[in-house]
Amino acid sequence: MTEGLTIAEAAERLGLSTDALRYYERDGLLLRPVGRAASGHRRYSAPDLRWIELVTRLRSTGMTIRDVRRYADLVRAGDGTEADRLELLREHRRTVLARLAEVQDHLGAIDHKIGLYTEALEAREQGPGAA
Amino acid sequence: MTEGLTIAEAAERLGLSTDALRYYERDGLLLRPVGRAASGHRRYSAPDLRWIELVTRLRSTGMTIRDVRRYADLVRAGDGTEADRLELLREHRRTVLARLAEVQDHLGAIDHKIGLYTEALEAREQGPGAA
DNA sequence: TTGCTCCTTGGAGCGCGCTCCAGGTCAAGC
DNA sequence: GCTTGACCTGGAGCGCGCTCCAAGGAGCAA
Repeated sequence: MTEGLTIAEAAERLGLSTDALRYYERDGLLLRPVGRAASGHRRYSAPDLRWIELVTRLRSTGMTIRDVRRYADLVRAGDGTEADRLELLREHRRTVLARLAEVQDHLGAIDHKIGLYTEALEAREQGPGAA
Repeated sequence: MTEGLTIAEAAERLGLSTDALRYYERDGLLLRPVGRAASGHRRYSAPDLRWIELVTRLRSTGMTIRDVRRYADLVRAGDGTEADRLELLREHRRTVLARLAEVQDHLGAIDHKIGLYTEALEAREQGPGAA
């Protein structure tokens, strides 16, 4: 009863490519190498999937591969690293919030431009003669 | 009275590097080549700066160089491309909003994790004997 | 046995967006 | 006249994050 998903199944479920999964493992982003079936093929367990899901959350909020690895290193080191992990996450949070604010600000300006184009085009559609 | 900022001044004001400014120009992101002083040095006019400011807004909301160039191409083409420009901006807006929502969702999960670590560390600080 | 699919590894390659560099010009100051 | 510094050009290089490839193995069906 050696359970677990194949790399293709794990990739599908996580929304990653199989190449990315192997790359993450090689690059030290996982807590430990994923288990193998007798054939040598990878088998992803539920804890593997949960961890990789966190990795994708960190990645998709803009954390670099390097920093995800730093975080994984801390978790791997075990007890006593909790304060460091927390600080890393908090620092990331600050970065993400700043980035969000910046994007929202710029998007506001772009929205304004969209409004101007929209008005101009609507005026044209109604014809120059419309009051 | 040939006015305009030097490339270093423009870079400073726009928060870009001089290399990036030259790269944008070479790559067709500007509406036209920036003017030159008699010495051959670039001089950035107010309209140049306004346009590049828009470029940085598009860039920093995640628009690719390629798409900024497409937008610049449309503006350069002049009258009759307004609908296309609008559609490009609206499409970008949709992309940015989707991305913002995704990041906020992931950030929520990370916040939750921060909360867990914080609680655990606070409990530890107060000592295991605290009721 | 052949063929097919899915997996393995190590390593090369790639698209993006700059960034850096070499070699040269020009203007100003000493 | 000479040095300094800002700028010029074309092109190479780089860090990131994958992505792709070649060569090979295991399992299963016809």
